[in-house]
Parts: sequence; C-alpha cells; structure tokens
Amino acid sequence: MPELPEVETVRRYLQNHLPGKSIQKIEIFLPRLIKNATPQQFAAALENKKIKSVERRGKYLFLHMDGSQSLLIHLRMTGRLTYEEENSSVLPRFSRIIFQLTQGRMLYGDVRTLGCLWLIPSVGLTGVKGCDTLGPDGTSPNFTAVYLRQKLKNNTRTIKSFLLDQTNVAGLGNIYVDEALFAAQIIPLRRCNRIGNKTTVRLHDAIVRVLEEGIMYGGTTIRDFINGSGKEGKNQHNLCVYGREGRPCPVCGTEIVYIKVAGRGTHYCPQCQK
DNA sequence: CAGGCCCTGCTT
DNA sequence: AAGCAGGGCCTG
Repeated sequence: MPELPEVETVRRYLQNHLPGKSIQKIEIFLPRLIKNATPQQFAAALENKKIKSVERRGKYLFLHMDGSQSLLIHLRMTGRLTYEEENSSVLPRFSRIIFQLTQGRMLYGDVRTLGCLWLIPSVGLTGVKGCDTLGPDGTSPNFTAVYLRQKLKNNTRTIKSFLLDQTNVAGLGNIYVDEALFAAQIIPLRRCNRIGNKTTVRLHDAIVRVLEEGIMYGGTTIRDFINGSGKEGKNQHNLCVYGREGRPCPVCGTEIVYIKVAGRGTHYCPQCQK
C-alpha cells in the first residue's frame, strides 16, 4: 500500500533524523525479510556504520551508509519504518527488525511480512531485480508527456496495468493509479494505444498532480500506513474514487463502480471516465 | 496475458 | 470459515 507519496513521506522524516547517526546493533526477529544475506552478514555489514543519507527511487528506500555496503528497503503492503528518538521500553506490535542507533532507534515493522530488505553495493547498480529497471519517477522531470506518449503509442495493454508496471513509471500503486485515471477522465480498461495526444497530456498532468498532492498531505492511510514518526497521513480525505464504490462521484454524482482490472480492485466513475 | 503465490489481520 | 487487501515476481 505504501506508494511513492507514502515512501517519500517516510523518507523525508528519516532524512531529517538519521544522517550522522551510526547503527550500533541490529536485532532481527524475522530473517526471511532479508533477501540476499544471512542475518549475520547483514548485521556485520551495517553495524558500526554511519548513515549518510536516505534516498528514494519509486517505492524503494535507500539508506546510504558510510561504507562499501548500503541498505535497500521495499515496504510492499504493510511495511513500516519509524524512528524513535528515545528508546521506549515498549516495542510496537509487529516489529520485525530493530536498528539500534547511536541516538534512538529505527524500527522495521510489518504485519504481513511481505516487505524486503537487501544489502546493496554503496555505488552502482543494486543488483536487485526490479530496482535497476525502474522507469522515471512520476514526480521526476524525466517523466514527461512526450515520454508517456512514446510508451503508450504501440502498447495494447490496458492503461491500468501499464501504469502499475514500474518499468514504465515508478511509484504508482493501486490507489494513485485509480485517482490519476479519474482525474484524467480515462476508464481504467482503456487500451494504451487508444489514448490520444491530448488525453496523454491530461494523464501526465494527473499523475504528477495526484502524486504531489499525496506527498503534500503526508500520504494516504487506508489501514496500515504510518509515517516515520508513527502518525497517519491525511490524503485519504482527498480521494475521489479509491475505496468509494457505491458512493457518489464528487464531480457528477454518479455511483462509483468497482471492478477487477489486472487482478486489482479498481474504482472509477462510469460517467466521467471514458 | 491471466492467475497464483507470498502473508496476516480484519470483515463478511 | 472463507474472503479480501495487493506489490512484485513467477509460472502456464
């Protein structure tokens, strides 16, 4: 559920608090979350290393370390990354990994344990499948209407499945895809190559707008998302279609429809979106 | 391209 | 007790 705006919200908090602090000790309660190292290797590579910066590409978070190896994290559905300035004696439910820092601690929590952590080289490609093949971030200047038009032109897939594919645009997930398609007045089932120039520009603008709005409001909390300080986002109040099936379209009042597209729950207004 | 898998808490 | 939530990867 964390998509670009949620991951960016977490990143900003961590970037404000972590750089300059060192990881003293790592406690791993669920080793299988670490995908390319044993818990021993993982701890050995990161303990006593200083955190230099926290960066993001798509939905991936990078903790760049002062050392040859850094940390890559994907929160998937229910992953949470929080920083506590003062060590509390209480550990939040579903805490899976504790990063004890020189001041405070960072917790990786995950109810459904689908998240992933990797050790990666501090420079160059990550070697992590999916991460090295990301398309431009939806919020990046490299993501232009011209680029989008080029990608859509000869593609026969539905626009929803296209936008969920991170090699086309990085950072969109189920919520923001539905919201962007509503804002662009495109029905999720529309074939990419049946979207014209003018509509492509509208879609590009809509994608950028919903992502930036999501960041501005600190992410969308439907059930699980919390930011780096453990608080909920506020963007759920801005949603027009996601999770609103059966309720009136905010523009025309028609009932929002729920269908499955590309295996995902999909929400749209049958009146506004064509 | 569709469907299964992972995984657990919450809803029906 | 079954169904649902879905990101990313894998298989048929």
